[in-house]
Amino acid sequence: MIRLFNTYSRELEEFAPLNPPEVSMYTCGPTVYSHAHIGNFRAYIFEDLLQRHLESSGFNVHRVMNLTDVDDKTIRGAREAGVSLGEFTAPFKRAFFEDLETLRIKRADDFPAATDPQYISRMIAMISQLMAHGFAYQAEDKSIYFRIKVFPEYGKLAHLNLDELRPSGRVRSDEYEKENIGDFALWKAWDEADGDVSWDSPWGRGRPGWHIECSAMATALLGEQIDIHCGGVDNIFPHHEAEIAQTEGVTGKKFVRYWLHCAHLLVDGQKMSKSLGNFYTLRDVIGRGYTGREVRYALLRVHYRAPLNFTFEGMDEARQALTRIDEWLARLHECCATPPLARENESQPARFRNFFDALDDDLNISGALGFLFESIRETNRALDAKQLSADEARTWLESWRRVNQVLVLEESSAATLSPEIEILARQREQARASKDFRRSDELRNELNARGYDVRDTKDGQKITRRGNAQP
RNA sequence: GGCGGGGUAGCCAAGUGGUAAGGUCGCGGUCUGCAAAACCGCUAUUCGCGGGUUCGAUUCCCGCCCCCGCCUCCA
Repeated sequence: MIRLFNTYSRELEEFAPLNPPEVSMYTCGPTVYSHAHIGNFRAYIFEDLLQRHLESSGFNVHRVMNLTDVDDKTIRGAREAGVSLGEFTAPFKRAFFEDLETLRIKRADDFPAATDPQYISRMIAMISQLMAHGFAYQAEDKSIYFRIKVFPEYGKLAHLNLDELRPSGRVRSDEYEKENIGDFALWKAWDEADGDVSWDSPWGRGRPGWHIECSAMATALLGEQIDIHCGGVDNIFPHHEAEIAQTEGVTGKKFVRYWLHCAHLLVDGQKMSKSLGNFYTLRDVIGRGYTGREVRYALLRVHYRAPLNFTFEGMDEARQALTRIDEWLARLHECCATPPLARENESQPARFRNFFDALDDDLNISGALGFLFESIRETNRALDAKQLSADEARTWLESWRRVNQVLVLEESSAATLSPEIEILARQREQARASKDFRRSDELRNELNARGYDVRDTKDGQKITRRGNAQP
């Protein structure tokens, strides 16, 4: 039984999709005005973990992630770059997909973009219905706003008392045209700053508000009711609140059954911000010599509802922990390669049950990893004592494959050594054969300096590439 | 001010009404030509603070402190 914390109820709830084993899942994606930062990816990795765990539990997940390719920032960026909106966002979309690949995040089934004509027309259709039902109105500035006072549920997800809302500095001064300060834009009338970015609508030229795109794309691709909707905690209000109001205003049905929100990533204990100089894109971290799977581990290992403090010390810890897994797998593979010594036990005990049980409990990844590392120590102990049979090793590896389908942390391939490294390795073998330890140690230092670990075993030296090794 | 999420060893982090998983770092040991890896041992009498309930609380209740976030388009 999988239990998930639903933001709506603020309680752990047993997960039961509407039409099992199908699960519909909508995840708020990036705004493609720059490279996504590691805080964004923390959320996407959490969603990836959720999807993969659900799939490993027998569900078929249909996941949608939207790309916001029209908003104030993309329009401004395009104007400043002197290119069309599409030309401006295209490279960031491409980069985003590359980053997903780097982090081994499973691609969603659909990545709808807000500017896709079919979704623009769907947004317009939804807004028309909201207008017809009295949920929306056109203000003096020609923009269309959602009238929150006719939707009593508004504020329930965030548990906000709307009468007590404090105007913050982010309220635009020109919004006095709205009936209520909390009313949000469904359709923004064109203004000069928008340049040539506009679409025709029954209310005049303009562009969609941010919130409506998710309502339109989610219902288009997943239906009027979806099982899971994820995002960062900062999306709870107003974005997800607005999505509920718009969608339910149109359909009259409960929009989302489980709302899951990921806590923020902090950097050095503070919110990431460009002015503090602690703002990192994935590319920045990769540029410091870390691999995608190291970043994946670092962002994955903390429970999604707890704040995660990103540090490079944490990256090094991730590297070490992964090396431990790599070494363990290498030993198991080696153990399999040896012929069976005795009659093998035919029973294949299920391993890692506790790992999956922990994930069932609202994705308790820390607990799950704890069980994984306990298993690693136990098997290593048995390997040291030569008490692990080849068959048992195979069972562990098979069980690991299931675990790795969720974690996706296995080293992708045993990278072949470059000719240069190969030569150093051979020279060192020769030095050792002639007991020239001085030369042997020099060569080891040389290999270490190039990012390779050298170990001498009874079967000869073993050379492994560290995460930060130069290819 | 309102609404959330956190405060557990140097760092990261599980967890339970019955006496603290795991990772990482550090130290000692086994192994090794020396290392490395692996294993063994050590490293929180204590879980933000103060009360209360209880035979017993880190875990439940009350109050307080600190950190982070949201409060109208930031994952």
